[in-house]
Amino acid sequence: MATIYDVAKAASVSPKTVSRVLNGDAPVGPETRKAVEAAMAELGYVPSNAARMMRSNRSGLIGLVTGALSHKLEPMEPTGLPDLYIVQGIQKVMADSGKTLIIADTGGTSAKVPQLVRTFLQHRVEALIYVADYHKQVTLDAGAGNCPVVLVNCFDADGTPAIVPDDEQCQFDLVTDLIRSGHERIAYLTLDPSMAATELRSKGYRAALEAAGIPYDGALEVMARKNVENDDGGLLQRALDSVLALGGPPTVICCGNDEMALRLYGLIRSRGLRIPEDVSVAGFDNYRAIAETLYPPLTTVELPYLAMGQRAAEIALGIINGEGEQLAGPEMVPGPVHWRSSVTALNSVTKLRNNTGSTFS
Amino acid sequence: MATIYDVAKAASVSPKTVSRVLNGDAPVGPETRKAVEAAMAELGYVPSNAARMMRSNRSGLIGLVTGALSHKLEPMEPTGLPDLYIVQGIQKVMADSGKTLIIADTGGTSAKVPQLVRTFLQHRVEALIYVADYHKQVTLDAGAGNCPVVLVNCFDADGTPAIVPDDEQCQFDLVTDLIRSGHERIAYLTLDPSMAATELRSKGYRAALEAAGIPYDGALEVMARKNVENDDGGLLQRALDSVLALGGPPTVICCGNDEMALRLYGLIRSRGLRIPEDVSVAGFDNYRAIAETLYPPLTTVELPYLAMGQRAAEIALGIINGEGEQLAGPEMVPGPVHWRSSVTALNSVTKLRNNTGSTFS
DNA sequence: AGCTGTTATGACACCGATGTCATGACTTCG
DNA sequence: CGAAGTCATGACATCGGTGTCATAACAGCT
Repeated sequence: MATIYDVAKAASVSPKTVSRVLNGDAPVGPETRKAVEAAMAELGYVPSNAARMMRSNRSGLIGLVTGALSHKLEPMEPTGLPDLYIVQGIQKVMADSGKTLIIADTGGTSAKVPQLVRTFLQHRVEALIYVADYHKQVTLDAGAGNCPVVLVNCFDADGTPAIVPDDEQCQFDLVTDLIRSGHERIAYLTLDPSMAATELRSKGYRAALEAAGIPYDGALEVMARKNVENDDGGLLQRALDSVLALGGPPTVICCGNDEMALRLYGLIRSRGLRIPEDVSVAGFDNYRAIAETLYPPLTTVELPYLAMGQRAAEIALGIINGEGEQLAGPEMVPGPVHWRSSVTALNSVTKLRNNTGSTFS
Repeated sequence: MATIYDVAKAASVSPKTVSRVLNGDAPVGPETRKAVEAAMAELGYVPSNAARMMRSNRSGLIGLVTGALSHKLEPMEPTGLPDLYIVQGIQKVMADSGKTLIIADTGGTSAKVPQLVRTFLQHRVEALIYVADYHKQVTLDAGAGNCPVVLVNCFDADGTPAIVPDDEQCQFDLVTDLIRSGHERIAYLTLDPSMAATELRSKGYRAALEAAGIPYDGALEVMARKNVENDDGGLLQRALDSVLALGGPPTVICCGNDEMALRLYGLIRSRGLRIPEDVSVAGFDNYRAIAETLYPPLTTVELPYLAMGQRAAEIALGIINGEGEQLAGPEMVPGPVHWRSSVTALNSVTKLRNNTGSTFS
């Protein structure tokens, strides 16, 4: 590979002059410039980032640690594929600001993380971003030294800058929209309560009921999904049975995610009920492959993964550039409700919904 | 950040001795070693890859160009998310061999590619891997110089090493299995014929029929999906109508992908037909979120994206290490049939199927 | 004792850029 | 016309490691 010295020799100038042509940090005579550029093209010269970094101490690299590339292999992930969208958002912002992403995958176990971080530090990454596969608390014993760290889709106990989805607000918005459409008996089939999101969404669900003056009925909120190997959907079936058997059965059933809604469609129909005429269904995640393909299309909430990734990248860049805006702890990002025909309106207020900011598609 | 000189001073040895402790390339006295290791721990020393690279010319970096991070945003991708699995396979192999991936996303347009490649060359990547979002021909005007290039899920006209899925063999295997199960009237609803995969799979379909001595009936092979913005599924509906209306209607319908099969389930049932009692359905892609969640679970073919990624990484490493095995042009990788209950057997030969190597799940 | 070989260590140059400082030519202004 | 300022360029040191070679101490052998 040609070096700056080769170019200098070919153009009969000093290496420093070639450097000036490259960086434009000092005036260069037009004749000389042309000669240097010709020599660079001739030799196919590409400057070495490593050598540059020796002096400037700026690698132009951002380290990204994620499980996004491995966890999807498991038969059925509980949450869609959020981390990929997050990675996408980060990539976009970083590319725009001239940084290059280096990505390492944890392969599912966090045991590898320290070693991955070490590799990144060797490459002198300017920031380290950790992306979790679903909303949870983590402990990053990275020993990242003075390298800035940003967490995405997770948070820790030390007040590290973090970007998380606003599960509570999302569920609140969805349920509030349902109430505006005339629903009052609203069932909620939840995910595994061990997940941070489950509790937050439950809070949103209750808050929306309370805000509308609808009493909370514990029998309508049922756990219907366990994060265990042999969850064959039996829980969901029993949960459905239990809410349908109530004295006041629900007019709409909210699901912990879209995949659960997909299964629910089958279960509801096998009981001879129609969607949405007999019972409405709402999901969570806006997993489009499901939500838009189902018939009728599924009303669901989108967690703003792409935006979270972008925001995290901006925070990281802000820290690198020493600009203020120091986050301490998690920042919550809300997401839109996607209103589709799996939910029917029980009153005529629907026409007012245009004002709520929800997305129709 | 501490340097090797700081460590040397703290341990009262020469920098070179610290280097020897790091690399183990020459004997070091146990006393000295201990002192050096203590100093490194004390200072939180992490060696600089940039400085290392200056001498060794080995960056330890592999450049990966892909659209994987951006193309998924579009409403409905025609092919699942193959490139992600490919990236995953590459990541795994590279991590195991101590290389670090640097990833750039094309953002959908190939216009950015030259610039991305230039950035990679600046970082002195040891190899460049290009991953396409679906099986197609490409022209990579990268100007990668002497940097080895491997293509995945695509191929070019110049005989660049490439790894592609064996669409023809996959479809052949699927149809052959259907025939073994007693099916003879086999419909095939294809994807857009402009895709490389469509033609290859069609060849596999016909070859399987011919191998079994079943005459080819053009009326059973219908294009049912167009890569256009406003494909609302009307094509699929008309395609289904046309094959069901035939004098000899199909006993099984193959789809161009699993998403198409998902829609087909709805269409078939809205006609009052049962799956698989009245008509069997097979998909393509083994898109598990669909194939395993549908009822009944979908028989489908898995394209070996993960394996393709791994293979591509191995090829790249082989070239880097100067080992032989020089690929010229594409290498095709076959994938397994996943046999599930959306296809019923029309004879009792099924029990023999265990010998075919197909996967049951 | 004298020679050879191994072990343990340091001095020094070098990889490929860029920052600092110096230099010569030329312009501008008092 | 001479001082001061700009423009264009080069010499040289430097970043943080590692390869090469030198050196000293000590072992094993004849």
